[in-house]
Amino acid sequence: MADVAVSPDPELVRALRALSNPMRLQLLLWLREPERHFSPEGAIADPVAVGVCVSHIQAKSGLAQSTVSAYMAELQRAGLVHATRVGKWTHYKRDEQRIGQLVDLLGQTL
Amino acid sequence: MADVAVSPDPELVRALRALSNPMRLQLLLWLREPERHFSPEGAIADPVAVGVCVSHIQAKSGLAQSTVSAYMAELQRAGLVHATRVGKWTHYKRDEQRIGQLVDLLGQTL
DNA sequence: CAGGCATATCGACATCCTTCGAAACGTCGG
DNA sequence: CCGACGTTTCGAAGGATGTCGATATGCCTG
Repeated sequence: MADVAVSPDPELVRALRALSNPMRLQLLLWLREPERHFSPEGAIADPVAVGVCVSHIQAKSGLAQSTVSAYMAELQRAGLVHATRVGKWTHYKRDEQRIGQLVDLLGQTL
Repeated sequence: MADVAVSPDPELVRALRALSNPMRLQLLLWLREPERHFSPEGAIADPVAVGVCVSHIQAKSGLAQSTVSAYMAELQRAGLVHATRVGKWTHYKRDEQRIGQLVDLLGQTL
């Protein structure tokens, strides 16, 4: 009687997992308007075009630097952001297309 | 520099948390078409109108009865389902309106 | 009201998550 | 090539989650 297979899309589950942590969700939300949430002081690249570097996110969040690194990596594994390395700085930027797809998928699936 | 307040809607986070478990998500998905996933054999009430009782969900999922009970309670706390007791049977049914709202909210928030 | 069935709650245990500090890695300026 | 700085990876501690079996609670039937 018990269905063994089926189980929902693992991609969707991974995204939901990534978003289910309040701080991780917050990080993604801050990245929605980088110019609004991160001062352009010392920005090595255009925040809107390239993204925001880990140290700025770290300063804003107050988390340990290693934690921010791990959280951003998890958001990336979930496909919600992508990283661009510029010199020694890693810049994270939202993947709007993928985020939109995932919201659509959730809307259809749920 | 670190924003102390703001933090995203706790309602949304609770829903995301509830959905981030594959089995819990699966339970919610089965409830989308109760007549398709649960045989009407021994149904004490109309599955579409009233919902599906815990024992049927338990049989289908293969989880322990206590686990199903706890998971459904968590989905309810997240506002995704609501419970109706009919005699000794608790029937769970999706709250489609609330689910829709949450998807919208996620779409707007994200 | 006693027994039985559906459900909920409790207690336990292993695993995973959150978060940190420390150490390793990579890259740039001298 | 050395040192400084940004980032990632590692290791650890404490708490939360997943899941179970056992026990408690609620409700119907005889």
